Amino acid sequence: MTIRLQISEKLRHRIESGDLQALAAIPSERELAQQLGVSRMTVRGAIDDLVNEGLLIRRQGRKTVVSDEKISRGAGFTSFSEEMRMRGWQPRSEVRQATTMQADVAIAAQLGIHTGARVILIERVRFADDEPLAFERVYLPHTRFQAILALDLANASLYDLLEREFGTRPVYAEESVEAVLMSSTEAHIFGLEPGTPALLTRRVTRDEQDTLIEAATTLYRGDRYRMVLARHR
Amino acid sequence: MTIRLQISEKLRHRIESGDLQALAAIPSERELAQQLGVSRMTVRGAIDDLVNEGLLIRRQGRKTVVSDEKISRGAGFTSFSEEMRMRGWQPRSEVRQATTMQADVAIAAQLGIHTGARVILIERVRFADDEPLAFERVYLPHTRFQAILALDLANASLYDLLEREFGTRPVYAEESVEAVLMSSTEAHIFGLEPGTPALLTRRVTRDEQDTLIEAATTLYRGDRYRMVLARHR
DNA sequence: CAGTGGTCTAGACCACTGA
DNA sequence: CAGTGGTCTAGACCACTGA
Repeated sequence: MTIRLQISEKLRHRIESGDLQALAAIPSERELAQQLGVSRMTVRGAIDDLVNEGLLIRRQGRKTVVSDEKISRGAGFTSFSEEMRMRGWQPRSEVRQATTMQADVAIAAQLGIHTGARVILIERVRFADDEPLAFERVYLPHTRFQAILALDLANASLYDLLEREFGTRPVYAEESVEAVLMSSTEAHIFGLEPGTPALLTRRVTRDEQDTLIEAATTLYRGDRYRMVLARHR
Repeated sequence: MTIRLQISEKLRHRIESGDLQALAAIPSERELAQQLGVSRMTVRGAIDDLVNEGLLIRRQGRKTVVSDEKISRGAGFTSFSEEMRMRGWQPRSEVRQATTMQADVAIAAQLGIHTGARVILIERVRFADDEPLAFERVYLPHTRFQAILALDLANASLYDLLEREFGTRPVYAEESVEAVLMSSTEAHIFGLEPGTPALLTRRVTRDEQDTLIEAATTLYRGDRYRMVLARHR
């Protein structure tokens, strides 16, 4: 845990707890550095992180201020569970399958392993406020994450589990998004008619060491779900 | 122009020109600092920027290396024209409408102007390699961008025009993406059947002063187009 | 082991803001 | 004008990699 992270977490906590209200000024960088007994550059680093998250607004010559905008996290990384909570919906899952299998050519290529190598497949129907919203299929390398099959996958965010149980944090993903029509099998999951439009996302996720940890596809029903993104620069 | 920017541009140029090939190592931070007569922290900053862009890969203990991945710009900001060129397709447009109208409640809310205020509407069919790929509807505030109606909209990127002719640069957008079925009017544009799946994006764009400059919807045919995103953290 | 990137320090001078 | 954030310096020690 770096000093920079400690400071940004401390500030984040003060903001999220309401100690620092929206548009309130935080202490100046020099003040914080002196109070905390660290160098100003270190304080700046911590503040950089919060500015990038959209929690703080910085302008030259003025004091740095707590942002009053809601969330612009769309661009970043959220698990299904997190995203639903941010939208004010209650997330829940139903596990349809959690098993070990052999990687076919496509999965192997995505995960950067050999064809035929063992992978974990987790299929879940994701609910928001008790309505089925998405069908998710996740592949994980077996060697590293084997133990996950013993855990409770219904009531947890997969990313939380990866972090808590395996100490790995997803930090980068490449994702594609396309519009498709549901097959009858897919439609059945949601209690809809075949031919209902759906968003199909394919995602490959990496951890801090840039190691591939997950390949996933998610099918969101088009009549209830809209993806939200923030794009910069 | 900061030293940091000068250094990152210099490195970016060496990479894009092929002077530094994929997976080739760049000089160490200490070497660069000495060569350029600057401090190592400044060099690190420049490298940070390129790492964030995905051009360089950095790992503790090893040399920093040029990335071999194609493009991961998806997360950022690209005009339709840019995006198509990056994918190796030739972009082209057909202007269906370019006119002035009064903002209805929805448009006014999106652009942050009064209902009934004048707005510019530009409707274009966007082609890739002579195949119609998307149908785009863009609203601009009339007061600021009136002169755009006199320009050639068929052969230009709108963002290029905004930058060249009005000195305004789109830097932030909020976008939503959903799956829909084409109406018969929409399908007709693409020569497809009604009910073909499509990606519908809605976007609101701001410039460096955080001023709203554009509200746009784009309908991409689902059978040919897949959106690509890079998500961080 | 030498060399690398990761983090941090204690300063400096600058441009900008608002009183 | 004092105070702020923006940039930069010239070091230091650390953890990690690969020979």
